[in-house]
Amino acid sequence: MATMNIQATLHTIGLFDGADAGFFDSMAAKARVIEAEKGQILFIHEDKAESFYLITRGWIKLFRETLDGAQAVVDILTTGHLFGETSLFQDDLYPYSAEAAEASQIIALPLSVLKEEIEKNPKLALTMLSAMARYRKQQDQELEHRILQNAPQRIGCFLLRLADQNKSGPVTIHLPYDKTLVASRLGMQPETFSRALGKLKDATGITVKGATIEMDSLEQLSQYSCMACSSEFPCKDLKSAKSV
Amino acid sequence: MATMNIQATLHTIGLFDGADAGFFDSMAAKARVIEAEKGQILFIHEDKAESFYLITRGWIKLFRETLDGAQAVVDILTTGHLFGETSLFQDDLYPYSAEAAEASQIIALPLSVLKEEIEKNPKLALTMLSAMARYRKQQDQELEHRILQNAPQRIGCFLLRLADQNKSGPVTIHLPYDKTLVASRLGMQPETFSRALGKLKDATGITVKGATIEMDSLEQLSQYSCMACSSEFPCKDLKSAKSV
DNA sequence: CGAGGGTTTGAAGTGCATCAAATAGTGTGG
DNA sequence: CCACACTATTTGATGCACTTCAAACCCTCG
Repeated sequence: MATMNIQATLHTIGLFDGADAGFFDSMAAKARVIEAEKGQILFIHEDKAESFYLITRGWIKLFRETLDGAQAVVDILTTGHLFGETSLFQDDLYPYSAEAAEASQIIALPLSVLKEEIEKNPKLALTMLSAMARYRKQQDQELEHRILQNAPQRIGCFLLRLADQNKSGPVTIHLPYDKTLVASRLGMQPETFSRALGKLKDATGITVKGATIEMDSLEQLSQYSCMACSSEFPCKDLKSAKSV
Repeated sequence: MATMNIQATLHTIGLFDGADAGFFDSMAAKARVIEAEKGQILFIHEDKAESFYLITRGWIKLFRETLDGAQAVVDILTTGHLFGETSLFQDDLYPYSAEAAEASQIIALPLSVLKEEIEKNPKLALTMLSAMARYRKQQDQELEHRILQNAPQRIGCFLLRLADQNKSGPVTIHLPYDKTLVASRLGMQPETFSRALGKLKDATGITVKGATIEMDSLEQLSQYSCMACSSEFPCKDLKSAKSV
């Protein structure tokens, strides 16, 4: 798909529901498709923000770095997710850095056009508010998990959110990216991840084969992980917070 | 001030800039002043949200609790701060519990009136968006601090945000509430707080006497704490995020 | 003065990080 | 199809930071 239909892609973004045709026109006109190779940096924390991004293929890692070199992974997003759009209300500076975790395709879109549309279209402003609220809830949850859950519990919680939580009976889950990256996403070292996954296996009876994890039912996991969380088990809504 | 002027108080809230007179009227008409004693619970996580709150005196602790009893303090707010207002876009459920950390006075305001106003007044929606974005940045920062800063650094960072960061020369800081509460706010045990404050003293040369902390200049602290943070030293904007 | 909360100090335990090294997996060129 | 190179993952040993449990200390206030 060398020449993808950008307009059609833009119409799939929930955030843009209720925007008018002119908006999609100028958005598409100024859109820029980027083929990013693994490790490519898209922007750096506190860069001046002129674009926001839609992922159309691959995985993008959002992170921050301290003066002394430590790194905190904010999130790892894939196809259909937006990022960088909240800079609109944030001094126009990116609140994190973005790097392609693998070869990826993304579309850069102008923040200016989005800003205009939000200012003149109340519907969009409301949609954006909901999106921000959802994102906020997600962040709250993330913070809580880092504080209250130990390493094995965080892994269990991560797996639960990869699965269809309404399904009962046997479940198979595939890790979406390599274990080192999952570890960083969960705020732990690869070695800790490996050992913690072992503990989780012992504690819940799940089966681990490479990147594939199987269990008789999700309950094994939820009982173990959700114990140390303030939300009750089906917490699916957190995962589906796309395009925020 | 047994009979405070609620309307006047409402006009001081930045979030309401640009709302019309009718809004303030119905807001004030349905407002309810609450005298909360220390330890009083205002609402519980996932309660149905019908009000949001403005603090007019005292300190309010926002927190979540897990099934197994552990507690994560989200924030501790004082006079002039709003809380509970983002439930508007969140299934109408409170995202945390709220408790008076000491005897406090707060005003309960109807979410319904705010919702109506936001839907018909684009200006308010935009203000709310900015507020949410600011809050989000604050949360991002919080998460990062918990991950990348150790206990003494987190205390140093907390002190920096209590001070006027533009001031050079000697500085005196008073802890706003008791040390146990500060500890929980920073996600550590009281014992850890005590020992970490000792380490901070040794490392930076600050002077600690009870709840009073003195130093020759803020630089001593910023050098020590901001090393493990992705933001540069004057990070004042985070503290001033009132009324979000 | 004495009770009770807040604060500090000591001793021991836990969880995760770090450093080091072995092992498993994957893609490459021969 | 095999051997090599390189990376991902696991395992072991050790250290540090924070927690936990216990007890002392301090300060305020009745």
